[in-house]
Amino acid sequence: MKTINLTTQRQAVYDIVRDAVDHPTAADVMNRLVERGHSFAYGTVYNSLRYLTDKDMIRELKLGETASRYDARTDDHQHIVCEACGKVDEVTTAIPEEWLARVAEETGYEVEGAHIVVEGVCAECRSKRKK
Amino acid sequence: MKTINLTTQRQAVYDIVRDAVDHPTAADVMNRLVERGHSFAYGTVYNSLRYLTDKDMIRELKLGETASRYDARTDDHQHIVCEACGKVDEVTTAIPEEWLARVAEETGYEVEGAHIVVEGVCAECRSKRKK
DNA sequence: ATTTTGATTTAGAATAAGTATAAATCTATT
DNA sequence: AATAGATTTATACTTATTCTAAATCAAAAT
Repeated sequence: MKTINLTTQRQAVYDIVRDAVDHPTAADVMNRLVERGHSFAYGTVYNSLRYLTDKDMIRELKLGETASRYDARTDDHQHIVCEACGKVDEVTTAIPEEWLARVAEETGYEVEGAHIVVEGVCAECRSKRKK
Repeated sequence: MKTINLTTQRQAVYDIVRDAVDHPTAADVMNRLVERGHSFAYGTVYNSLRYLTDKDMIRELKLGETASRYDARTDDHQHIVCEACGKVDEVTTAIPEEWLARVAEETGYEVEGAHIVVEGVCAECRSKRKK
């Protein structure tokens, strides 16, 4: 029961997220749609992002900023944010199962997964800083 | 250079956070202040929470909800959220340094730390569910 | 004791992100 | 062509938070 109905609007939103090299916010998606000659209502963009998220075609990221970001990679992975320039990169090194098991033991929860936002300074910012 | 100037308002806000058994939002803090007979402006509560956060007397938690939560424990620890009831508990099991080192290696970042939100189902919700 | 200065609080307006709603439009099926 | 169902649009609303200007407070200097 997972029929996917990709309307023009949803397809266009999906294309933006998939073509992005960064992790755009809803507002970013809006702007890029305009750049490509589209003009959808805000509600439509939010609806589309939610629809695509529900269908597991994209992922919604809550990285601690006010606005959600979106990612076309839906496999299990985490993110790292540069404290200096705000850039967001992917982290594919998996969380140790062992750690999750210990958390389950500590808390009495049945652990489903974890969202991790690593903080650090990216290579470029580090080299700039040294000057 | 870390003089701490605890005005009546800041002290009262701090007391609320410190006395809380949960992790209150700014709105929760407002309500509890009123319960204790105070009546501060919203701006004051937000200013106080930021002030206390800056002075490392409390911690601001961004757990993926729209509103920030606050925690009087400032030592390094993580949080686990129940997907069923929304309850938030503390996780003190530390994330392995080894994992952070591997993330640094993968991304080229200098890793400073990580914010982790574990998701799961708490013991109470699990037993309710079984019925 | 009074003035000055700087910090803080207040009330309320402003902003940002996102949701809700109702009418209009589109799409597929009868 | 008519109906039903889903989607889009425009716009109003909500929530969380920040900003602003005026009022108040507190400490230091006169």
